[in-house]
Amino acid sequence: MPVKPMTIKDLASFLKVSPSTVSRALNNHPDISLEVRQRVQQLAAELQFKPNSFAANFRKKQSKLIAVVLPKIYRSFIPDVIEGITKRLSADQFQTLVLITEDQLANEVEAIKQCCDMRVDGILLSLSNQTTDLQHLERCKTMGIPLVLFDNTLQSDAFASIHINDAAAAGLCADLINQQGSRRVAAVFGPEELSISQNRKLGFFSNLNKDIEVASCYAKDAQAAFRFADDQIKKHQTKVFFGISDEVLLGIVTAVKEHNLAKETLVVGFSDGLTMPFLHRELRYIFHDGKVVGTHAAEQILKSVAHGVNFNEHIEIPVELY
Amino acid sequence: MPVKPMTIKDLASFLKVSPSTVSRALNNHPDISLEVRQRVQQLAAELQFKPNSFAANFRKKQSKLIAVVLPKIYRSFIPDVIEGITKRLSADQFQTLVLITEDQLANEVEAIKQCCDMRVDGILLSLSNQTTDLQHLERCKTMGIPLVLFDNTLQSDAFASIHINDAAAAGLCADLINQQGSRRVAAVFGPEELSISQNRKLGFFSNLNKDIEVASCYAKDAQAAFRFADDQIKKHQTKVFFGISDEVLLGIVTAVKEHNLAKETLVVGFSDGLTMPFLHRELRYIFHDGKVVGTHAAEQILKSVAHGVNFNEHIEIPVELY
DNA sequence: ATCGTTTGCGCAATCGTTTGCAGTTGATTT
DNA sequence: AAATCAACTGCAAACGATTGCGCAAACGAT
Repeated sequence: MPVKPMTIKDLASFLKVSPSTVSRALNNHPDISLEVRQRVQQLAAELQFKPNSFAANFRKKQSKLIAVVLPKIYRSFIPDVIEGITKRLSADQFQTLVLITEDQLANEVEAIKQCCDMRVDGILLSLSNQTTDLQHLERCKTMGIPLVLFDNTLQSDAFASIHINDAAAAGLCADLINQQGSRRVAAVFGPEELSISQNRKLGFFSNLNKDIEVASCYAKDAQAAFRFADDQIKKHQTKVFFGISDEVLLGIVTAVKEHNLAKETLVVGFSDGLTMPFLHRELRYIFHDGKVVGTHAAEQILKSVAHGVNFNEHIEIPVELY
Repeated sequence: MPVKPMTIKDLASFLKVSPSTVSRALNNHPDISLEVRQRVQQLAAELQFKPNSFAANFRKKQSKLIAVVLPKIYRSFIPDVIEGITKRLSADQFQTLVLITEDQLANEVEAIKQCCDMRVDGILLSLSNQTTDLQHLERCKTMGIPLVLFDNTLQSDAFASIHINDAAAAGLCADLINQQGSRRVAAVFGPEELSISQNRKLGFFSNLNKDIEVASCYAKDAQAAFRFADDQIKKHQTKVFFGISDEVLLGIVTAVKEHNLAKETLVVGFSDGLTMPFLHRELRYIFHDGKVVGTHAAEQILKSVAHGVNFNEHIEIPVELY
């Protein structure tokens, strides 16, 4: 039998002050004398009293909720992103809502609508790979809900975006390959429609020596990457591989190992630094640190929420090759 | 410049009816004639109008929020659990809040407190491995917030719990090992304090032939499991391994492969069926399906929320050996 | 024509906190 | 001593949707 919860009024009548005083005291309003403030706060602490957040939210028109909308909780990177976000947000007493779009534009549209309807204070969005424009985000603007794009984004002058310096990072990989001296490389990229893939591909090719022969493919899982790598090894004895994600690196490394070429092969790519470097100690990789990306994203949305505006900065987090 | 949002009153005065009628119409209250109901709903749809959820929540004392409190977003299993939960919850217009405890009891206590303070409608909790009793959940009971334990739980007659039939599943693994005929097995279990580990260990040993020699250890990451497995192979030429999670299976399989014993070794354990079976095609595993666990957990909390009570059922989801 | 019943809608209170404004007190200034 | 001022505190009106209750019209039965 749940007991009817205490209210500010109860506290007020017990302390022989008015509800407004209690409210202000709890919010550390300077109008209230230190003495009263402490008396109120102490009793509140003793009774574990917390003002009804429904009423407070209603009155203050804020939910203390940030929504994270993303295609899928992939095995690598995304878990860390979420952890980074929740950790940073909770430091400012914000809570994290997770909505998953399964890479369907329709779900993304619906998710954004939901966020607006429930009046979250801000939105962190990683686009589905079906998304080609941002018009479904108009509603956020008209409702004044700040939004920050992260990871998979589209350039926009209306919203901020956060990701690592993908092009530069991929460039570092290319540099390493140049330096290694082989005349042939096999590269596995991601879906063309993803901004991330594009940037990495661009950065990769812009740095790669033009006289290196490149076989490339697109794959999104280990299986596909494995088949490609296996094929390349058989046909061309390829000894240098580039992989855009942990998923495809897994396929590549597996193929390399099956051919017993681990020692003599260079595999380089983007990894979250957990499974893959363990699996293949020789792996060279760009450490794609989800926690950092998540933290920055949270930081940015908090800034926007605090100021009630969308800054349209495009932040590139520098990363290194390990 | 965000525009001031419409209210039920605006809609009402435009339609020349009272606010109460609009409210009832939008909620499909039978008191309102079909004709009026449709007129209201149609206009609302056209204007994309949705009643202010702050006010509605306040009045109805419900947040439409379910909190998921868990130690960490591990690479395997947990992502699927979250997806399962969000998907099932969103079907009933509930949203999912994620709070991470980092396996710290203090964080768990704080998280539960937050959930109560913000008046979520229900809580799904996977315990930290520091948690040995459930007294910090008292607050939920007194506030009437239903709570369901999942994955890592403690037996309790106050709350429901959801997990796979760990003991039986581990028993299946033992059966397989018996059948294989080897006289020696190396087993990697999880932390003793986790209910999951305990159950799996119990189930494993209760089915395993008593004349099989067992070397066992506790490990929580691939590195530690690798060292153990490597050592066992060197010392005893062990050809049968049991691993309690994807993390440790990774270590075991890596060791086995390094010794070139993939073909002649039996590795069996619990996996989410993604990375590990790809990495080691001969792997025999209990498919630890996060999506199913998540869905059941969501189902259960929804039931509790609907009835406003904690059912203290302890659900075991049956799984198979692949 | 009269008297219940239903059907459909509006009135007004309510949820609990916040906050603009006004009032009280005592201290300081003129 | 009157006036000014600062420092606190309380009053009461929001915020916007929901809902118990009451009332009128419409209906059917006697």
